[in-house]
Order: sequence, then C-alpha cells, then structure tokens
Amino acid sequence: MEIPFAQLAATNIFQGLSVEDIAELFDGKPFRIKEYSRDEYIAFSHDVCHDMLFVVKGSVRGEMTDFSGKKLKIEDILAPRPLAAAFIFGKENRFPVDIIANEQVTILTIPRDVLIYILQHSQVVLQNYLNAISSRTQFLSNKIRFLSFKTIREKIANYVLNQTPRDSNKLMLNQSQSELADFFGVTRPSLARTMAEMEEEGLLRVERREITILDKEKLNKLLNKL
Amino acid sequence: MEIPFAQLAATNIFQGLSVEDIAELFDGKPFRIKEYSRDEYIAFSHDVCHDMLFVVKGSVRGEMTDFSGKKLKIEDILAPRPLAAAFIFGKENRFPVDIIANEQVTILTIPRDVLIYILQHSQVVLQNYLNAISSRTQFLSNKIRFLSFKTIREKIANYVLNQTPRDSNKLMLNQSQSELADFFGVTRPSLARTMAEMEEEGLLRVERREITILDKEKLNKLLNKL
DNA sequence: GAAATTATGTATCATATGTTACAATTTTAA
DNA sequence: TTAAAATTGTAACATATGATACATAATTTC
Repeated sequence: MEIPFAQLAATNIFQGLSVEDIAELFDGKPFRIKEYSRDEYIAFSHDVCHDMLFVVKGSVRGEMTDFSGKKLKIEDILAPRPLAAAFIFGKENRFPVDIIANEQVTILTIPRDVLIYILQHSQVVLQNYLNAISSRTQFLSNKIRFLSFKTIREKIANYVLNQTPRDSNKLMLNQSQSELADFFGVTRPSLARTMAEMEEEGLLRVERREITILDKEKLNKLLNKL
Repeated sequence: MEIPFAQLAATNIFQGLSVEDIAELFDGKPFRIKEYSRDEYIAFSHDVCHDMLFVVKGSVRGEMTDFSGKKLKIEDILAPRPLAAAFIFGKENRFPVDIIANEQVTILTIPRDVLIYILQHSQVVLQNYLNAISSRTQFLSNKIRFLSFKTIREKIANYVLNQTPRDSNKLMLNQSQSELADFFGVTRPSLARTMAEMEEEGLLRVERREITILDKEKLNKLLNKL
C-alpha cells in the first residue's frame, strides 16, 4: 500500500508542502498502513508510544478508562489529523487514553526515527510540528487558568471581560445559557442565578443573549486573587 | 561577550552535547546577552515572543498581572534554564506572563531562526527540545485531569490510589496535611474533615501521615464519572 | 397563527466546602 | 527536659452551588 500523500498534505503537520515534497521526504522510509473496523482498539492507554499515528480516513475517539472500568469519551479525532503528537516524546511517552475506531478507519504509522528524520530535513514540517505542540500547550495553559477561577462569579467576570470588544461594553453570546453553563462546568440554574445576582448588584445587565457591562471596575476587582 | 557554553550545556535543551559541540552549532550565529538587575522587567505579558531566552545566571519569576493590576507569582525559574520554550511557536506566540528578574540576572537571547537552525542540525537538541515541550504538555494534561475531580473525596481517592504502591495498601505522605490541602486547592480543615468521614465509612485509615487503604473497591467506585 | 419545543427565569431544599476558632498532639528548639 | 512552634483533629456556622421543579418567554414547526 502507498502512503496517502494527498491526505498527509491536508494535515496541519504537512501543510505548506506539495505532494511531491512529501513523497521525497518519505522516499524509502519505513511506514505502516492499517485498517481498523468500528470499535476496534488502535492503541491502549499506557501503551508506550513509539510511532507517530495519522488518522488518514474516518474518525477515532480517545477514551479514558477510569479506575472502575467505566468509559469516558475525551475527544473525537477526524481525518486527516495526527494523533497525540505530544506523546511520542516527553518523559512518559505513553498513550494517555485508549484510541478506538469510530468507524472503518485508516491509520498511517510512522516510526519515531522517521519522524525525527523528517523534522530535520524539512524546515516547514519542523515549524508546523512545533507550532502544533506549542498551540496545544497554550490551549492547556489557558484551560488551567480558566479552571483556576473557583466561583461562578469569577468565571462570568473573566469570560465577559475577555469576550467583550475593547471599544464596547456589549456582548452577544454565541451560545445558549445551557452551553455556557456546560463550558463553565456548572449547572444551568446556578449560572442563571449568579447572573441575576450580578445584575441586581449593578455589575452587568443580562437580556437573554445580550450582556451589557455596567461596572467594569467592580468586575475587575472580582478577579483579584490572593 | 561570549556565549556561556558551559551553562548552556547544563540546560535540559543542550544536555548530552559537549561544550565544543554547542560552540560549533552556534558558530557565527547572532545572539544577545544582557544583564538585568533586581525587579527589572525582562519581558511583558502579551509581548510577541520572537526569541528563545535562557536564564544563564540568577533567577527570574513569571508574574501574572490580573485585570485589576494585582500581581500573582506563577513560578520561579532558576539558571540554567530556557524560558517559555513552548511560547516561541504556536498560534499565540506571546508571553503569557511578565518575566521579572529576582536578582542580578544574565539572559541569553537566541533568535527563533537560529533555534530552528540548531534544531535541524543537531538530533540531540531536537529530541531534547521535543521532550521538553512534550513533558510540559503531559504535565498540563495531568493537571487538568486532576482538576476535573470535583469533590475532595474524589481527589483523595485518586491521590491515594495513584500514590500507593501496587503491592501494598499503605502510603506514607511526604508532605504535611496543609501542603496536601494546598495541592488539592482546598482548605486544610476541609481536607481533614473529609478524611475523617472516609475513615468512618471504612474506606481508609488515617494516622497522621500514614494512610491505609481499607476498601479499594469503594475508592474505585468513587471515581466513576458520568 | 396555534401548538410544540426549547430556552430562560426563579424558587426550594440539600449538600459540600469555606471560615473561624480552639483543643490535642507532635516536632523542634532552647 | 521544658517551652515554643507547628501540625493535626474537631466543631459551629456561613455560603456557594447542585438538584429538582415549575413558570414564563421565545423560537420553531406544522
């Protein structure tokens, strides 16, 4: 079987390279292509991760099996995309989750050595790769920062201040209250209640999806930590 | 001023290379060395980050200025160490925090292009670099997993199950209850209370720093999600 | 435009955790 | 060894949020 260069060219890692460029990089290098059928395991959590995996066709899911054996879906990964780019390297280069096929799926496996070879021979791929891992780090950092806001008030204040354009004090939510509550990790009535309280205190005005900042000062003060 | 190769050789990024190897990699490449005095700003949060910074001598701190202007120390970084390796690349290549000198400090600045050049010409450095960012990602992922445990019971169960050796059911804490509470992000009395409750229910026994697992089954069940 | 569905506002109660305070115990220092 | 300091256990109360239920309002569908 041939390496599906066209699909690779569409991934974030190889973007900017032509199919020919990619073919040249891979010339003679070992690889593996394998098909999996629905619900088949592609990798197990805690498996050592020697290789770079690309979802070439179909979609897979990452699932975490917790202590009791119950399953928890973490995320869906749709082709074409690399799998767990950050887990080939690092101290604990093991899969953090089980990887399971959602449907008939094609996986391209590239040994770590080949990946390193490619990173050293294509500046574009190297930059793409570094960008991908770095973006992931930044995403996670932001997530943690957000999680560090303990109360619903803080989450709202942080969210509203971040989302509202500098020159305005009005914000149209692009998601429903329930979705926002999910995003915050709180229940919908609790979110509504806290918003109502903040409205009563004159911090902001909430009309359905339109939020108006009334007292930026106080919202800022809310976010004081320590 | 010369590049302090010896200090670089001691960083995680250049470990495994001799001083001569490093000198060769840097041969003729541009760089900057600058001294900062105590409390001087080395970089501002939101500054675009073009360069790789190394703390060659002294120590710096990362500080986050929140909306209200209050300061919050994030971490100390002691020489010799690279600074914000993950923020040179990625979507938002900006400093997430202010970088401030703790004392008289020496910073080596290497342009991004030079870093890329080096990554492409030394497999060791490339691997080190990828390992460093990847470890960071894994650290952050774990942190988030941990933060996803909502109740103190869950945190305790997760912590105890993870820390206890497979073949044993006893665990000696290597930190005080207060420190553990801080790590969990909860107050000390709350932690003590929850531990006492779990003891009453026969899940575990707590005697000062010694914790004995009495009912592994139930602890596992506690961690069921969804 | 009426009916059905979905989103939102609000209330009540239960519960987990924070806050504060103090006593009991262990560890450290004099 | 004793005094001082730090750690741990425990209690009473305050508060934030979850759970549940229902009413009201908006939106969609027919």
